Amino acid sequence: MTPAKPRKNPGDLQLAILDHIWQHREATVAAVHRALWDERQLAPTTIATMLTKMEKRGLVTHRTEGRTYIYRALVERTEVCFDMVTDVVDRAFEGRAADMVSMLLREGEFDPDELDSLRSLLAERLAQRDTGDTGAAADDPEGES
Amino acid sequence: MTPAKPRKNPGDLQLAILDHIWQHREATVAAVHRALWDERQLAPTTIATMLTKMEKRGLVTHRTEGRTYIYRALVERTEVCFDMVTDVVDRAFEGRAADMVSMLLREGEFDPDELDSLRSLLAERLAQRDTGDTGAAADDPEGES
DNA sequence: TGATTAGTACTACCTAGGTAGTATTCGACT
DNA sequence: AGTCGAATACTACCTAGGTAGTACTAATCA
Repeated sequence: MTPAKPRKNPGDLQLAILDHIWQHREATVAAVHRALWDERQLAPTTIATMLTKMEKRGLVTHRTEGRTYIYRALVERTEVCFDMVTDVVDRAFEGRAADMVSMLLREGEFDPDELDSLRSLLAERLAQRDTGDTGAAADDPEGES
Repeated sequence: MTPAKPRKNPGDLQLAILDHIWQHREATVAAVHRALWDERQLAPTTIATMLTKMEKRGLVTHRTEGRTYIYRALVERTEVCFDMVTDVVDRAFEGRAADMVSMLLREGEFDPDELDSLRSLLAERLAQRDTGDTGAAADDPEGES
């Protein structure tokens, strides 16, 4: 059969690199290398190679300053995180986000204050449901007419 | 550096195969092949090869009946799903399950009744928090004499 | 009994992430 | 100007998922 749909989600190292770039808006190979040194002792070329692959993949881009590449993300953190979550929801819960939240709520670890904020959030969703408000047009009070 | 920790999570095809086995408790290559035919037209050998790899990986095992292998899962669905979720929580949310639930609650799709049951679940967690009950010893009312 | 068929084994590729060595080049410093 | 170091390019492997062809074997059926 066909070569299986291209998995969009970045791997571990890619995520770690993106994480640094997201935090600093821009980063050089050397900077990423230094930043990741405590976690994993990688050769600088490993970072460079991976950044090249990530650029080919559309995750980052770069500009040149002298002969140094300065990388910048082309994807946003929330976007990538959401994609990863969506992927698991689709693959492990048949697309039912509620099922995943259920599992998390049942088996996950939560601080008391985290539970509180989740309650607020859920209350918001429930309020939207009860008023028929989707929240999508919240900044457009006079939508129709 | 070292060859990067072995990712435990099964791939797409592996999940699809496991799904069938979970549903039927046991399955032959032919059965899985037929079951997946509508979704993806794969050669029977593809299923067989993958099942062999999955067995090597400890996801399934088999017994022999005649010359036919009858596969059985060695991992449970909830276990695998939980691992997949945990993986994303760790990788994308620094281990904070609440952050992922927040994102889901904010951006996910939920049916009204799903929201209700989530509310109940959250209420349970909140109740446990307020009574100091972990839920682990719920069937042992007289815990500390 | 011989041919067909069903089933597994073996082998072979491809892709993508991950890891790193070697080569080349450009800029800076002495 | 010549050397040294930093930075990228190129190449090479390894692993794992995914996909499938070919070979071998055993059961069944005419």
